[in-house]
Amino acid sequence: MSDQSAPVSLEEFNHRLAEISETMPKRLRQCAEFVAQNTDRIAVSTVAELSTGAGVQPSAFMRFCQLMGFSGFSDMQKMFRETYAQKWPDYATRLENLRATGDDSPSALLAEFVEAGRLSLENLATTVDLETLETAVNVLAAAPMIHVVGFRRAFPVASYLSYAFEKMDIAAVLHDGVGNLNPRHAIRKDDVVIAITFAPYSQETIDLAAYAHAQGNKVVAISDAPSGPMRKTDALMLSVSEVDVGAFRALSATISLAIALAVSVGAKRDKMDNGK
Amino acid sequence: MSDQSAPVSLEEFNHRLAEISETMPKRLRQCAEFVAQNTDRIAVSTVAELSTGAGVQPSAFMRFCQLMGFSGFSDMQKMFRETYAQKWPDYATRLENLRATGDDSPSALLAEFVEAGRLSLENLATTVDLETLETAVNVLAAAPMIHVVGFRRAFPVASYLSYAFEKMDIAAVLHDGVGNLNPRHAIRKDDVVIAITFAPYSQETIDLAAYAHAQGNKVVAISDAPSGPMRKTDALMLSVSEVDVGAFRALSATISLAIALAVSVGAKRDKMDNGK
DNA sequence: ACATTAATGGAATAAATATTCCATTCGTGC
DNA sequence: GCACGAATGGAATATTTATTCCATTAATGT
Repeated sequence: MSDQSAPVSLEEFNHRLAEISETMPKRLRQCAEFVAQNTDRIAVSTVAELSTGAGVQPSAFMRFCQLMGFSGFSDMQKMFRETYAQKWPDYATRLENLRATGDDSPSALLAEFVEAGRLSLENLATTVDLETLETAVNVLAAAPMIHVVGFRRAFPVASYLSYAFEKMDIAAVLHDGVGNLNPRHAIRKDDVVIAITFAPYSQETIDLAAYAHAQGNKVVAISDAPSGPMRKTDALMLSVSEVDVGAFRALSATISLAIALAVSVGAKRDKMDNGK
Repeated sequence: MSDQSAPVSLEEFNHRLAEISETMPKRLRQCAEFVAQNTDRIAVSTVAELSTGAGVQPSAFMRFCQLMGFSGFSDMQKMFRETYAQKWPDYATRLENLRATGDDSPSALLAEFVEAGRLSLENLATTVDLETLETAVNVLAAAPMIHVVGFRRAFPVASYLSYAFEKMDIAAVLHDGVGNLNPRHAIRKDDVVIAITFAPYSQETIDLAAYAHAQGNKVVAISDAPSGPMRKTDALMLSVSEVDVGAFRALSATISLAIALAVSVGAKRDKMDNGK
């Protein structure tokens, strides 16, 4: 069975599908049509499900897979699962290789970070939860004061947010932990907290968010997993997954999201001010 | 096993995960962490894949599923497969969608920043002066102490550099201007200063760099134009041009350069330590 | 209308995968 | 240091799912 040309990408798959579906016998064409209409289900369905969906026998569906150039259904499904799970390069081992070959030159490292940043940004564009983002903007635009908190590697993001707010004349304070003063009582009614934290989640950030939540304040969270410890604070969760290079990440996606959030809040406030 | 409360939505799932992951024994917590970080893979993976990903035995992963309230892995996976919707058209079309939502809607702004970030990164890769970068790494690797300074929008970069150095056990201090103490006398013989500043260049940063230069200390500068005021300090000048969105920029390129610099210094030091 | 080839359905088989069970280890309180 | 229960690893088993095979049916050309 000629699998000399098994498609390796969605484009190739679609191309091939269009190409051969013309010349197919009845049942196989049913498969083609159903698949064209339900491409996204392939990754998470069984042959049985798909074949009944297409109104054919499992064996017919198998033949269809083979006509498409795959060795069988599993082979075809593998392609879809891989493209879905968009597997990120494993930079940890890639770095090892660089090191092994002696090429951990600054330029090689820079190239890795640039590439990682590019991937993270692309990923951000396709996975961000627009609804939550919009809600967060509205909530922040209505807040009399915004409190920003983030430590360790989240601190650059927190400080950039503060800078942006300050530049747009928006009342915001950065809880930076200087002098361990923890001015949590500065959080007053209707104020909103933006908490930024990544695994391993820093306790101070979680504590502040929890405190705010307990006081009845809204919390916007920027984190790397939708089910981190912030979940318990009922936060508006904006999750960004960033590609790591070894033990570090370039923060490109996180900072982009943060600045877009800040500028959106600024724009929203302008609109509100002009409106009245 | 009590599946009296099997989550039926991602929301519920995340909530439950955050709730119980605290009180879990070691292996099960590994599962929880891995799942939190890779929620999207559940729908398209097998127990074997996920459990090795989490570094546990399949049986441990099964127990995790049951703790989450499902009768087993298949049950849990079913939930994810049902709520699965293909969310990955390619980057270009997705960006179009984001943009199409209206001018200063959060998503349109996000799209701008993402695109700006990508352009900046691309630009960085082709314009950075590798020779200077290499020299800067050597100089920094040899420094007994590294002083980092950067204010306003350069501050996030400065703080991230400090974080990276600290994580790699490299002696570094962040001159953050707290209390206006300006501990310039902390800069001792052979120490190196990393000064980060963008137009309009902040005076404090320039002053510190000039002071260090006058004392005979080397200066590494990260800036947005090769001919800025840092020129006068004979600094090793790493210039990055970042694409602006309105009055803001995403800092992707600058941060990538900075982290690559820091990690390179770390790698270099490791090599030197092993060498002797 | 017949012979020949292609297409199909369905059940049998093979392979992959989930799940359970139990022996062993680890941690904890006495 | 011992006894107890909880947690864990790993292999044995059950279940699901893919795949093959072949008898049957439909299509095609002469």
